[in-house]
Amino acid sequence: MLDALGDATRRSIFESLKSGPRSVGELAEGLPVSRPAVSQHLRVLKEAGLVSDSRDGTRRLYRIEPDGLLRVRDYFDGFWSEALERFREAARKETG
Amino acid sequence: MLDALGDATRRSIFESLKSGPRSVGELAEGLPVSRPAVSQHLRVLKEAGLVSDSRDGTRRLYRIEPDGLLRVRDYFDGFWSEALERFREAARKETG
DNA sequence: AGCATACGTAAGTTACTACTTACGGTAAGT
DNA sequence: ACTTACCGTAAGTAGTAACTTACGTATGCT
Repeated sequence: MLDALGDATRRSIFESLKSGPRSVGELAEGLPVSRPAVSQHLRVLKEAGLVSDSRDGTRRLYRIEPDGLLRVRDYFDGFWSEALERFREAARKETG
Repeated sequence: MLDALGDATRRSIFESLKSGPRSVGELAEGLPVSRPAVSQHLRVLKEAGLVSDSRDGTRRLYRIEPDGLLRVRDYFDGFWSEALERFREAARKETG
């Protein structure tokens, strides 16, 4: 899941979808890579559960999958909770 | 920053640090890679601002950098806020 | 001073992955 | 039915990055 967001181009695509559903062509327009490349990135994002797609005539709309995004957020929230706790422990030991 | 967490081995290291500071050798013990490999990963994490280090005799302790972790969490929090808003908009249009 | 421990760095190799072009397939328009 | 638009997939390539071994360095102990 984080592997999918480890690529800069894929993050750009993902961020573009933040403002709403987009077609593959639209996504490819704002990027310095070819349309097939965008398709491949979208597949990775889809397999990671971060986006979903639906037909719209000849086009194909991609949108952010809320469940996937929530899972990522929860992952880091858990990290944050635990790390913050350790951080406070350390601070408490220092100050006495 | 997310590039740094895009690697599975690096995520393992980062997760190991969740429970507190660890030396390079300790981190390498629980991983299927060599100790120098761990050092290289730690450098990437450090340059990303996700960990910090300090001397401890001949050893070197690495710990999670709260600021970096907070930045990652905020990034996804912003994503979540905006995506959730779009999601509600879409739901409102559907249901009427 | 000499040795051991713990670690970072350099150099080189291998594997992966992001990319391109070419092709095939589906839906809408005329 | 033919054409056009839009997209996914296949195949091949180039660049990168993760890894190993070998080596150099700093700290602590005797």
